[in-house]
Amino acid sequence: MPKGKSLDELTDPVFYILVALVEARHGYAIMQYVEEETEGTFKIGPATLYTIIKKLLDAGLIEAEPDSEPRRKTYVTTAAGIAKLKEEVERRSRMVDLATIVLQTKGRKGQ
Amino acid sequence: MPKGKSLDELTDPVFYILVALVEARHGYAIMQYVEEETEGTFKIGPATLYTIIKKLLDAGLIEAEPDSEPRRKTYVTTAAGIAKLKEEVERRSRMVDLATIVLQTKGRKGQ
DNA sequence: AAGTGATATATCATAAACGGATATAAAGGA
DNA sequence: TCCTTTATATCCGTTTATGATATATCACTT
Repeated sequence: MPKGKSLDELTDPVFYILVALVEARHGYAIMQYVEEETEGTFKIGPATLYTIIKKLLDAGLIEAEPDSEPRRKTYVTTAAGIAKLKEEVERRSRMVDLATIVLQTKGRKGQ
Repeated sequence: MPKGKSLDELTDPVFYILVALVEARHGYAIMQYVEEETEGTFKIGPATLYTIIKKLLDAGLIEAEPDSEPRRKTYVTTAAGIAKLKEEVERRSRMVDLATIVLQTKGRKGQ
């Protein structure tokens, strides 16, 4: 049973890291992955990365995995992490849907 | 020309407040609106609310609007705020799409 | 008329999150 | 040999979030 807090809502960097680790990756590869996937829009630096890795390990949402390369540390999202990520995808979907409806309703005020 | 910083990515409370103010509301009504729309899942307290209102005013994403009730202060999202919100909706949509694809791809690993 | 709960705005002070800069070191190429 | 990239890690200042508290008005009950 993991000890960490519940992490009700995931912040953007936490979200991206969990997504990156759906397939096993080491830290540096996470940074590259996020930068590539967002076309350079979103960058995660080492400070943010390793801080969050620690937190996610503690929360049991990711776990370490053996790696042949000795100077690498590879991680992967756990089952709990996948579940949490799915929850968060739904939460964010609802936010997008709400905003979309509100924005579209605004256009036709007088009905 | 507003002075504030660009606010590249919007945090959750900022997002909700901008959505709430697509239709003119006063501070307290924003709190109620967000709590209702999220079925009590997401709550914005006064500290968060008024801190962000100040920042959004400064950034020109919302503006004050006259209100008949003297003890109320009503705000509304500006054109710039609407534009920013639309940007953010797209950004969040892309995040949701990425995660959805990654999660679904994971299921069928061996093709 | 007094009391109570909801309405309404605002700040304080702390906590949590982020992120640039820096450090260290090994690997690969010119 | 030197430089860039890979790779992990922490320091520490800035930003952001938020519970608690304060103040005041309004609506309703007793």
